[in-house]
Amino acid sequence: MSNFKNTDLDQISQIFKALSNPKRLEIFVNFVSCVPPGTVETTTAEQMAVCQREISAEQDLAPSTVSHHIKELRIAGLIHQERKGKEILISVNPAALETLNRFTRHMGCK
Amino acid sequence: MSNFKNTDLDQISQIFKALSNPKRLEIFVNFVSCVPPGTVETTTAEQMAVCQREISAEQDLAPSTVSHHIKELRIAGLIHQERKGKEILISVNPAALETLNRFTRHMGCK
DNA sequence: ATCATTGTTCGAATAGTTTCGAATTCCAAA
DNA sequence: TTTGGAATTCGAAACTATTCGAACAATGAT
Repeated sequence: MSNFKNTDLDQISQIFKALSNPKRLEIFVNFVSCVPPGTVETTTAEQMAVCQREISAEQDLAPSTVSHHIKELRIAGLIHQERKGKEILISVNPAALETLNRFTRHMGCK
Repeated sequence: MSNFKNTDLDQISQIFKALSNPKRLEIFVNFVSCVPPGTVETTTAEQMAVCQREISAEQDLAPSTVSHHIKELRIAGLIHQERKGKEILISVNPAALETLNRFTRHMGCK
């Protein structure tokens, strides 16, 4: 018997699905590592501007594919996107990280 | 730039893939919650015997489907299976939980 | 106004997932 | 040793994901 409701598990499995693709996981990890440790809540999108063309080159993926992966991360609630001029600024959603943390802590094993 | 090697990310994304299906996630969470908190390392498979027929009934899935999901969890390294008579005993792999924990902690956000 | 840059959307090809039922294997008990 | 319960494997159907290139949209610079 678990402490989780089905809606919780559905949300968590959505997060896991978003991170289940190695390319997408790497993209996300790179977003997170743009942020100084412990400051996700206060870091603005402008402070972590990322050019999708660069990701495209680094990951060896077509721009349209990168766009697709980033959309998946957004749909799962892991990131937020906002336009700033030509570029799209991305910020990590602290609530999603907190959900991940809660789940992992609940899995115990300290 | 992240602290993770590509092999780490591949392993982590495999774990996430295994947990990205709501039914499979629920099956795994139920395995974990069979174990008294903080004792995954010392709990034996015998202490957490689970009948797949029961899971099949609870989750409203065909036995063959449950078998498939459990195999996916095993391939991702999340659980271990061993035969004991007619039944298959399952134990949670502490190393996989530790990998999850390390990743989540690395994602920071307190 | 046109252009170059940046990112999105669309349609299509290919590959992988989920699920089932039927057939099969594995083991213990009769 | 045959039976019966438990789990796996197989083949098939329906669905979902990954990736691309081409066409499109939005923006700032020329």
